Amino acid sequence: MRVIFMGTPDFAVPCLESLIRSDDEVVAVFTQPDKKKGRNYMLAPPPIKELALKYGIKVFQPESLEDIDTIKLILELNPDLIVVVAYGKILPKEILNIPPFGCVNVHASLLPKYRGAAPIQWAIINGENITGVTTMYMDAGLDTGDIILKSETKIGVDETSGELFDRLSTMGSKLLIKTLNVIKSGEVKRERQIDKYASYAPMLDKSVAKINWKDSADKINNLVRGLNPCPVARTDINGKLLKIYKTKVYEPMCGRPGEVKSVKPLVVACGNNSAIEILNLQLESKKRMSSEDFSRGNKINMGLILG
RNA sequence: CGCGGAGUGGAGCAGUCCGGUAGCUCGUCGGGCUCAUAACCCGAAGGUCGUUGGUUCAAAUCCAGCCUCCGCAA
Repeated sequence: MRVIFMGTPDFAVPCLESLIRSDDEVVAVFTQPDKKKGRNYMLAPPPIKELALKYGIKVFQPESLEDIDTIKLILELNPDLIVVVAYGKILPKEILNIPPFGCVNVHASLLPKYRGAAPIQWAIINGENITGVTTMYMDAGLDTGDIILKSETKIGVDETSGELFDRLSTMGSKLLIKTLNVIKSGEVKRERQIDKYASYAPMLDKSVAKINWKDSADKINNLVRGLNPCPVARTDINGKLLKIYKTKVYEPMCGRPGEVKSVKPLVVACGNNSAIEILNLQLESKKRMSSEDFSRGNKINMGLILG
């Protein structure tokens, strides 16, 4: 089959790799335009673009898919199927209707739960035990299309978003290939999503990254896991930004939320008489380090209030 | 040329403004105390202060360039 692949970040990379290795022909790759990033506003190409170029596949980076020229372009490419993985743009109906075998999406949750941009992080932040990947036929809604296949996995108690991200992206690539085989065999089953079980996983913004020390230690621990490695849970220490990468729920004790109860180990009081141990952190301008190293050079006193 | 911070023995930091003996908390090694210890006491090793050049009698410290790392913002 002639396949057009649309995707942008690292999560989509294993899927494109699998497609390239498969019998199907990737006739073109669509990805987001390069964006200015980092300290000197360097132009950074999306990971998918780099991979595609490595294999000599044509890359297109249109600003808009609504554009008449873009739609024409896709018509000319004459795809049998379009595969979309974390592309970051909505496909208009005109495009959805082009490929005879439809548009297939790989999504990093067990749909209809966690529709949207950040399903992996939100699953961990909410303390889920199980998640997975789903393939579906795309429709005009946001992750609302009919489900083709699902694959489940347990979330480890200490697992971070980054770790789960890696596992799910591999699972997703396998499920994608399986899905294409099912489609080609002509024995596809479509399962309609039940909207009343649906939930949304919106893009993470800065406000969720700020730790609320009145929350329970458990909740904060989930937040820290869910936001590692990006954008990372954060708090304020003596007016400076402190990123917190790894924590562990500590034995209950009473104290003001955010109060440093112990320096070695570094324990902070949370809401509801719970407490949390900070294992790994980073102060602004400094490197990431263990809390042990941190308290060696930075004079932290008991009773200091974070946040 | 988006804004800002940092580079000092193995680790984390102070010292830099106001140039003049390399400091702190740990770690390592040796010794002591102890039934014992990650605890305590004594001692030792280990640094061309990121790099290049400049100013100076004298530079970690002042000036200029370069390299590397990091936070913000997008």
